Amino acid sequence: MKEPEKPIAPDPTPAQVLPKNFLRPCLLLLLREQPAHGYDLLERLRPLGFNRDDPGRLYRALRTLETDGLVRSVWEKSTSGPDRRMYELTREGMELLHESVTSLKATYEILGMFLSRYTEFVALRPPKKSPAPRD
Amino acid sequence: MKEPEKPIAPDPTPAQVLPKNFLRPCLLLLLREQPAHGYDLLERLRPLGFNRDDPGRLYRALRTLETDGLVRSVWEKSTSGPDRRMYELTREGMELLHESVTSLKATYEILGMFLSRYTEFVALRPPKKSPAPRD
DNA sequence: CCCGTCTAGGTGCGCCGAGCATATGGGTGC
DNA sequence: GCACCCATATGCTCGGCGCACCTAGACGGG
Repeated sequence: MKEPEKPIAPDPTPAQVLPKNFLRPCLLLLLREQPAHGYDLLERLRPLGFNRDDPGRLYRALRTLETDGLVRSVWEKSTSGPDRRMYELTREGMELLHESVTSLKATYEILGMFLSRYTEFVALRPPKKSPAPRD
Repeated sequence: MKEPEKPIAPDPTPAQVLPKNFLRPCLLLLLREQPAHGYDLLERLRPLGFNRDDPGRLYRALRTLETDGLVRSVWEKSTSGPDRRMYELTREGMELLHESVTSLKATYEILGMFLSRYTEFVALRPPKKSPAPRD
């Protein structure tokens, strides 16, 4: 058996697990910072943890945001390349962004509590030959 | 029609959206701190953001953890009340907890970035009669 | 004795987010 | 003509999650 291509080290970053619908607030934030089209958002999403290349998900999320009235879009003719659908935030979108932030702050604090509880515990009990739970 | 009981103010906390499989690492952490049975874990989960009463989910998660070899359980006879299934962590479980923490740290940082980016932006652009996006 | 309540553990089921593959089509350069 | 980039999508499957519901022992009151 021969490995077809080396998929070695597919994620140098430890593959964060993002909150459930994190894409939505991220898009709202990016669009609040600056209106954009999908392909552009795909790039600007990277520093927010979306390293994986999944345009399909992005475009679906944008359409859903639009049917929910949180963003609105217009087609923009392009001389060099395909037309692009430009998105911008609605007032509803801004409001929901604000609510999302409130919610995500709570998430942030819970995560902080989890992490501090973990580090606190391992500080009390350094893993040098602990009572050795046998499996 | 008469309200049977006041369900007023169902969530004083703004209903945080937790990361995808957050229950798993939480259970691993709690069991690392101290072995316990399901019903007990249900209580100890509350400060970690699981305010909603969903025993089914918990027990399912525990069974899954066990089939994955991350915890092990024994039945414990009880004189006062039903028997209880006591869970404790395996070595694999501890290792996976450690990995989960690494991953969740990344999540934590990303969330922090999102939140600081939001607050930074609203600081630059206080919402007093902004250019008024019309819907 | 029956019944409600608390403790403890568990199943069924449908929805929807997430991941992955695949399709379409215009523009540019070889 | 063909490969490649840009740009926008659709199809499909899987699993987490939420909600409802079920079983059963112990205990106390009417």
